[in-house]
Amino acid sequence: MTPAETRSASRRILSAARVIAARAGAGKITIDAVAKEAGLSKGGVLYNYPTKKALLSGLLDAMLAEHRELLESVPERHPARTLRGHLETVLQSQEVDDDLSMAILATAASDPQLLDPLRGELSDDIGRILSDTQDPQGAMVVFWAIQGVRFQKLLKL
Amino acid sequence: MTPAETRSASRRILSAARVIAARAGAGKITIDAVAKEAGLSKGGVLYNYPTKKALLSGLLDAMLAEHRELLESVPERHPARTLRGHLETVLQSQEVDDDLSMAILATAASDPQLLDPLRGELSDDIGRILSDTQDPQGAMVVFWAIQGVRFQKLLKL
DNA sequence: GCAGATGCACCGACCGGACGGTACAGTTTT
DNA sequence: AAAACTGTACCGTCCGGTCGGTGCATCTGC
Repeated sequence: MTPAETRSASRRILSAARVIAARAGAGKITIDAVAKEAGLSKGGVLYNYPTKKALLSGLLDAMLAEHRELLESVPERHPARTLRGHLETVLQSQEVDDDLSMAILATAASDPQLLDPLRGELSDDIGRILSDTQDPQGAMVVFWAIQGVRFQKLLKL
Repeated sequence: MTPAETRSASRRILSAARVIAARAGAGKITIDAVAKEAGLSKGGVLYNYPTKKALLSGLLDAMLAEHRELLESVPERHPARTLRGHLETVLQSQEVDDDLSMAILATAASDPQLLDPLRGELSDDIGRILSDTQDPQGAMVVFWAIQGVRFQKLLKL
């Protein structure tokens, strides 16, 4: 493998899927397209992710992991820590966040059930946010507003 | 035409598309499925909407029209009228609103460009909201929160 | 007043391409 | 030698779109 291909193939595949979603829209994620973008063959993609569902759910998993990591980078003792983390990811308009939305879209369109991990993650976050704050209503409004901004960005408004 | 078929075919087609999206997900909107649900043939659907893009954009148009109508049903002199309208549509969890989200999803997945009318509508609404209020920041947070709730409902969280 | 022409709304068989997935023999990497 | 691919060929299905009709209401000419 050349240096550029050092990262494991499965990671390259996932990031290829993200590139395609960002460039051409969520509906254009096909195994062939991903293979081409990732610089390997269709067989290679299917070797790593035996089905397209597996690929999409892998994509979602990876992004949730990244997102979690970002949340954890907020200082331990920060008040309203989780909420703050959400706010920062969306404000900084990070790559992670944009692509995450796209992945959600792609997943939801093909099979809504694949979103289950996201649902779990989200309700955990809400629980954490509520236990962080003394103003639950206010916190929820802010949280929803953050989701709203994500939504807008997702649809490029 | 029998009484049940009194409504014009094109309306029946659009509502069939909504039913399918709500029942099976945005990705399941196919011309065949719509035809079957609407009680006519594929040819009949394509007679009314010559392409699938036309169908989706017709769907979005119709829903935006309904949404606009709901907004206008808020009393003329209500302060923060537009914002109030948005709030009510989402809180009442109206059929219109749920399906609208689904239509957006379907459209975005197939061809993001079809969302242009929505973008226009949305920026008009924002303009109206800002001119209604003396607290622009507060209004925007509320507006975003409303969009956030829509997003959550769309993904069934 | 009625045969034939016209046009609208719709039917449904069919076509072609895209796509997910399989199979498998060969090649490179570890 | 095993693991991790490559490359090619292929299959079955789905789906958007086409196309030659068909029933039917309305108009036209005689």
